[in-house]
Amino acid sequence: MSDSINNRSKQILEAIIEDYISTAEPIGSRTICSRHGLPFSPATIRNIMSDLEEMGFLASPHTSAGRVPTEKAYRFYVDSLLAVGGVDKKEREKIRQHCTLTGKDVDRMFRDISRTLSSVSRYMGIVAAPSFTTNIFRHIEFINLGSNRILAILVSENGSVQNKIIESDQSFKSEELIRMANYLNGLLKGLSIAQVKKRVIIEMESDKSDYDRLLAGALRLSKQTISDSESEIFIEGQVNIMELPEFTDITRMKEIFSAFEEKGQLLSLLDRCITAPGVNIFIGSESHINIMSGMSLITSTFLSGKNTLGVLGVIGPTRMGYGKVIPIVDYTAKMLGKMLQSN
Amino acid sequence: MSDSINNRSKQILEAIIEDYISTAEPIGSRTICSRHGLPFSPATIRNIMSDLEEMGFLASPHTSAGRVPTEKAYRFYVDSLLAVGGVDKKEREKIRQHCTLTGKDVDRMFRDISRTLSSVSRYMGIVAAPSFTTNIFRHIEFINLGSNRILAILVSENGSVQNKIIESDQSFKSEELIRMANYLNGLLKGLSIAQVKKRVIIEMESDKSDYDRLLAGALRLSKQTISDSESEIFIEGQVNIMELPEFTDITRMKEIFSAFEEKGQLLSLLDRCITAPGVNIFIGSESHINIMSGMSLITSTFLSGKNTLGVLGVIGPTRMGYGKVIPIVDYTAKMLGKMLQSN
DNA sequence: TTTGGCACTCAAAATATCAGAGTGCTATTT
DNA sequence: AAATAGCACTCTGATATTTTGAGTGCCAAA
Repeated sequence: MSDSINNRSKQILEAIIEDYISTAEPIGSRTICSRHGLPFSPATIRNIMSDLEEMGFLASPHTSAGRVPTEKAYRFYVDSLLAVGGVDKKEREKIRQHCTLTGKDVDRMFRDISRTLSSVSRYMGIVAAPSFTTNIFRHIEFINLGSNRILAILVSENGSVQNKIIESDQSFKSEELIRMANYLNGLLKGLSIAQVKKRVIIEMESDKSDYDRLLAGALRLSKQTISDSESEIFIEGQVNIMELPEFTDITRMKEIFSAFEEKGQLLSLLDRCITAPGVNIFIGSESHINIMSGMSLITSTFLSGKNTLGVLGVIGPTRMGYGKVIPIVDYTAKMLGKMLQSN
Repeated sequence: MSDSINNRSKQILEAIIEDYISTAEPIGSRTICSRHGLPFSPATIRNIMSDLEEMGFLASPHTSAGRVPTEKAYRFYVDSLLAVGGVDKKEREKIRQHCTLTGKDVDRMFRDISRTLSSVSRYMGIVAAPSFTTNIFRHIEFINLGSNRILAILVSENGSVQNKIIESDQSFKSEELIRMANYLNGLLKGLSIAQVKKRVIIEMESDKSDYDRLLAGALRLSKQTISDSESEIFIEGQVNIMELPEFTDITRMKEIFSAFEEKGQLLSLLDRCITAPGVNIFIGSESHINIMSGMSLITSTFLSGKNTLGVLGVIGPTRMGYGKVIPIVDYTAKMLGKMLQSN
């Protein structure tokens, strides 16, 4: 038996993976023989399976169960075997429908998209815009709430709005706040948030701010406004994964849900994705996050023009329907990008 | 045996309920006798339990299991038996800590509170601000996003911000948008959102708007901005209820989670609460929502000054620790109200 | 090299057994 | 008359046992 994977082995491996994806049950030689019209007898298939196991593509839960694909197998599958399909019409329609901003805010749209991803894929949808920093500053606004509290509203080029209530040690009149905002809007317009941060610091250190109380105040407020605020992750469709047979174990379930309530680990993973353009696939332990063992993540960055704005994707079991999900994620990211660009 | 509930029966009923709350297991006559120092023999207790069952306070899952409190029993318990305690110091501290607006937006605070409620009660926390309509208008602002899209930002008296992207059939210059906002701010300041709605309609029907393009446009935009947007419900700590023995059944679990993803039914229930001031308790089917069977909801409205702003509460199993949770909900609502008032 | 046959394995399902917690009833005590 | 001890009976949940069947590995034949 040759060490390289020959054509026949590939066929069989593919058959096993696909069967396992749809049934979640270990596949035996007979089953495979009957379900797919392969021209080999069960005995032959057994031999091949034995080889595949040796090569690390298959594993057997125990001696007399069928075999189950390993992570290596899935990896091989998505890299070499899988023919990624398109997204079918109904689903495209549905995705497009939810990629609209009219009548909602950006956050709401992200949540909608996440929900759509989950309902189309039947797994969990995820949308994150972790680094607000690449966003372009458009507008800042201060509103007096009384008792030294100021509501700061920060609008970025793509229409997303962040607001934050800040406590100021000195009080400003409403007109003063307007003038401060005007000043900042002139100063910062068109800069990325990252640049804004730098610029604010530079201005604060300049002489001007020593003389002008308002100017100094404005800079101080803007600094507080811009300071990192936790980025949101929208995870939707958690119920979907409760239906999967691999998660019947309630403690496992709980672990996963806890991790998703935390979001921290997930965020770091998504941050890694944001630097890699296009579609990314993490199979099981490839994500190096132990909570993700047994689960796969398919992501894609979405852009507004040339700026990477965030990451979206689908989380499911390792035996997920890659062929269907990959194009869904890809398509959704592109639609969302198109949407965001057109402001 | 008298038909009214005598003192002895009360004692025993209380003991059973409290035992069941902490163990979730049917209580037998012997258990109750040993665990609490009641001066009756098991046989006596059996007789009494039999009576209590007849009266509808207890039920037996089957002949040789112990007995379980019915909804009627819980209702009687919270109405007549329960001595509501206070909130202990650590928890008060924790709640107070999260009742702060500094550095976050109102939504974020609501989510924080919900999370706090869940972590303090060990059940699920819920916060909803269903009718934005009682809020007081403070400020509106339009920002041009290009290609006839306008970002509308609506700020209400308590500092909550709603933003919405609206599509306009005619395009406005940025200065025009500012003038429009100024006009509206003058016109609407201090009105409740409900009043704002009426006022806008009246103004639209007046002659003025026929002559002034901007004025008419402003009214049109404001109408779109104010149009009801889905109100958010923040439900946190869903993992907590996965730990409870009554929800080991995965299908039940799934039902509940689906219902909470939907939020619709829950919202209508909370809407009902908002009219009733103070603490409300719904035990099991009392909420008339079938998904809530086996679950109880404790809510309290929270106010900003005199205006009811929303509802918060805790969702748990019917056998929840009412004595602990009720004061928690009460205290949290009051703290939140205090917080919101002080702008 | 492929295939049919066969003994062997192992988990999951079905069945049987058992212990224990609980009840209801009756007779007895207070 | 109310409270209690005693006792037979019931039912579930836990544990042990058996059965079943899908699957493997290997050998010998095609």
